[in-house]
Amino acid sequence: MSEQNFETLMQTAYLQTFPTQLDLITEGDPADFLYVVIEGCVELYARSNSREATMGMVQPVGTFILAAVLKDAVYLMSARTCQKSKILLIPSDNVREAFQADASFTRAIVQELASCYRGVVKEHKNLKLRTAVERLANRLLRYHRDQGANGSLDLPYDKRTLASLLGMTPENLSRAFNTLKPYGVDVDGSFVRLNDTKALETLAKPNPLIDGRDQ
Amino acid sequence: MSEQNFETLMQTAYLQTFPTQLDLITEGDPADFLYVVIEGCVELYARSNSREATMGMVQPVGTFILAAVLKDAVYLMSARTCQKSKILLIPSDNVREAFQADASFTRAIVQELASCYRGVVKEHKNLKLRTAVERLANRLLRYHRDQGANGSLDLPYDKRTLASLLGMTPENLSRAFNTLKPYGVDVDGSFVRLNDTKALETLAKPNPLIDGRDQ
DNA sequence: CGACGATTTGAATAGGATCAATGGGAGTGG
DNA sequence: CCACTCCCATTGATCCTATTCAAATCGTCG
Repeated sequence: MSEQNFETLMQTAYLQTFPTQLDLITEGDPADFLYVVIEGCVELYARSNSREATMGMVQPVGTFILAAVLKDAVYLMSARTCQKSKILLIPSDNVREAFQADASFTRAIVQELASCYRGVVKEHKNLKLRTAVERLANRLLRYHRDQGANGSLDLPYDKRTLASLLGMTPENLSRAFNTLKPYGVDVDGSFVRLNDTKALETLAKPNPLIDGRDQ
Repeated sequence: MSEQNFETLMQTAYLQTFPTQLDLITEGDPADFLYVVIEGCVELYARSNSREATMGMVQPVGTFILAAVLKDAVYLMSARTCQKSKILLIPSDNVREAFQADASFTRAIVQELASCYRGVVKEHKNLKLRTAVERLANRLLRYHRDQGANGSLDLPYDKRTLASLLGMTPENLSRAFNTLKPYGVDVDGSFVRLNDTKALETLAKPNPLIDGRDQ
């Protein structure tokens, strides 16, 4: 977008640092701000009845609840930091203003929104088409790839969060790791060694239309 | 959008009628067209390993695979008609062109995309936060509301499709209907009578952030 | 060292899936 | 108009996956 429009927009924004485990937004509230994660990590989650589920994780540089802002609607998800995080808050009104005023910004927003959409669709396919063990296996392969594919990886979140993200209980995640041991998966805390990626891939059957970085 | 831009765009489009159960697109293919359902009904589904899952249903007037078109990427879902359907096909290039050229069109597209996004998020919450019986109960209440809330409703698709949409097997759907019988749910083919919506709502605990028409 | 939370393990249960078999229309052809 | 066939839906039985509840273990931080 134009330098000038960018400056105007940024003057309305707040850059804040939040401690870990702080609630940023609650589902059902009106979308007052667009959030951009600059540093740290944010967990998107949802509640219903008395259950809670992690919907996704946002890492730098990523936005969340863009759709609610554009539609001037209420948030569908809650969000909380899962690390000390630096976050940019842009008032919704100003986002929509810039959206009207600057065609380049519009295009960028649409690309981001389309990417978010495809991300959720992939997550939904993941959940509907795979068992818990398959989801874990594919997730490990993804982290492995994203961290350089050197035979080991670090789990980016604690196991409780990872379990919820994968749609299972912590107990079940623990058992899923045991199930994967014969496929060369050795776990030590948050450090995971993949001793037989071939075997793991045979089990996981990764699919670029679910696990792909983008496209 | 402007009358003129609309005419230009429509001149590139094809309006076609397809028979039922015809495959329109296949996941993984490049997004050559944007699809708009004018009449009939289209099922979005996905495959992986040897499993298949219904991802959503599109009814008039609705679009599908908008995100793939805007990103010039491959389809993440397949689509097939589930009735004889009249469908508008607009070449992706022309959609993107109009998207650049006409600000009103851009806004409309963004609203549609944001709505689709929120739709998938709701579906995802539905699946992660509810049991199969709860999903069925809430779906029945939704159809009931959308069809006038007069104590009965018609299932809009066959039960096999409904089951897949709700993330269960046909057998399990059949049993879920039996589970709901004590809550006043009487099924006769595709006709369903709700004799005790209060009781059904107590069980279903509908949530506007999952089942809401929009917002 | 002690306490707390996170993780793991075990046992029992529940929810759903699978396999097999039966019933029930809708459509077809005689 | 009726018999036949096919596919969908239902039911039963069993198996498997995943959740729940309980307890033990591990690690980390004061």
